[in-house]
Amino acid sequence: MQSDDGDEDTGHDEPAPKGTTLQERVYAELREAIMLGRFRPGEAMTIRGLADSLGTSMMPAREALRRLVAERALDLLPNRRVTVPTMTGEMFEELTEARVALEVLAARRAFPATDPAFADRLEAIDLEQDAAIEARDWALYQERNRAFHFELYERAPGRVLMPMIESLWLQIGPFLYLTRESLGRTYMEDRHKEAVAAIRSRDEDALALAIEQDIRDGMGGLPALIADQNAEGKSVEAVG
Amino acid sequence: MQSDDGDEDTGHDEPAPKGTTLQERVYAELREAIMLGRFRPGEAMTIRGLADSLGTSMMPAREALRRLVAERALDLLPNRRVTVPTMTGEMFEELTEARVALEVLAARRAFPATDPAFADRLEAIDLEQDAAIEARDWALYQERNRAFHFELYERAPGRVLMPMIESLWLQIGPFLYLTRESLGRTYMEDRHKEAVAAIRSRDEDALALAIEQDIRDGMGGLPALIADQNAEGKSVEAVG
DNA sequence: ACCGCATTACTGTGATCACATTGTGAGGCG
DNA sequence: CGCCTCACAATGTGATCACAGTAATGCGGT
Repeated sequence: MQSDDGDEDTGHDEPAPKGTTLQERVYAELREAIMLGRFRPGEAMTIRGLADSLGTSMMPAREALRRLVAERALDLLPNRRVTVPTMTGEMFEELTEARVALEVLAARRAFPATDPAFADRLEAIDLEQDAAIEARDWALYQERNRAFHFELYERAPGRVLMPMIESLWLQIGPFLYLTRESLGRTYMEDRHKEAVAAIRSRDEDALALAIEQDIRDGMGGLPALIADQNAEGKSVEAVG
Repeated sequence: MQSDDGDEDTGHDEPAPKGTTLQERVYAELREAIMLGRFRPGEAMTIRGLADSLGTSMMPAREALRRLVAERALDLLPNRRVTVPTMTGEMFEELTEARVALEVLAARRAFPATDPAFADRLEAIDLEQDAAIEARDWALYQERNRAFHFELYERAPGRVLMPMIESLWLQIGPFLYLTRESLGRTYMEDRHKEAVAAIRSRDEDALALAIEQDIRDGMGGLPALIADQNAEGKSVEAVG
């Protein structure tokens, strides 16, 4: 598990650290895992442990962790310990409001750059999302949902809004895995179709409304699940 | 610890790294300098240079720089070079919209936690700001303006909105120094008084409107100044 | 058997070194 | 005289080591 022979990493399929730094690969991998809910909230992450599990030295793991802390994806306890944030109902509500404020703004800014062709592409993504629901493929469903939103927001140029929105999604990520069982009952795809229709009919306000309601619908059921998880997890991680 | 004479840094007066890490001191110092506009946009910052100027090793400087990059306070060029961001009119407009969206939301969330006593404190800050204008003390003026806003926003609990707002202020910081000469013509203190009045009359919408207009007023004149600075700076930093 | 304390293992922080890449300058060739 | 090329300096990245604080553990005392 050591990097003695150069750029080959053990057990993975990344071809080469060419053009990208090792730290960035670690960061990307961690970021993905966090967004997919691979880590349990409250779980502690150590520099050496992460470095070992990825076959690198401490340095890349260290910088990746600190970067994710700076982006609020991970929590830095006063003990200098880095953990996956534990979500509370209030924080989730705050994240929802922030998402609405920023993503509605991003959608409005993207609106002038949309056209029928783009609406088609968005619709295609939404159809794939519907298919993911049919197939009960939760990971694909999340991925396509993310693609739908970001494809829209990226339509507007600028490097201010997108990083902040990504940070919000990153903060929500660790708790999104709680929605796995409730996949069937989701009805937010309606909002996506409303958004596409709004683009086609050149109605910016309707687009903004669709995005806002999509966010609120999707986030609405989470606090209860968080309460559940906190209640059931109390016996397990009460040690911390 | 062998930087000639131990843990003393050269030329500064920080007493001791007690309770706080060295990296955090470097970060705080850099952050303050950026907010105060001590660095010229486009200026490159090297790890070793920063480390030397602060009398530390590369490591704290390195992590502080990367953290500020993660917070969008500094720019990471594809050359892996860290520079003070160069602002464009479009980006400034984007920052303004993001500020309005987030800070209005923060003000609304803070509103229920406000009372007459808090309004008095806010008014006191605003009076100090007025005094700073009279005294032509630009630095104090900026500091009191920041205090006014953050005092209000911090009234609401939560750890989501504040870091994002701070990041926005950090991104604006490097260009705020352009407003030094135009201090006398500012009229945004009216908005602050409107905000205080809105709190006293328990009018949340009026508070939100006052904050929004305060932001727009304060940011409105900047793009022209940015254009000026770009035009005059072209002969100097055209080398980049 | 339980509680208090000292020892041990572990973690983050800071420093130093080695290397690859990039930027810069001088010198040679057309 | 201008452009290209090569060498040198500087920078970021990654690795390793040393130290300090903290949590976990084992031991002895009551």
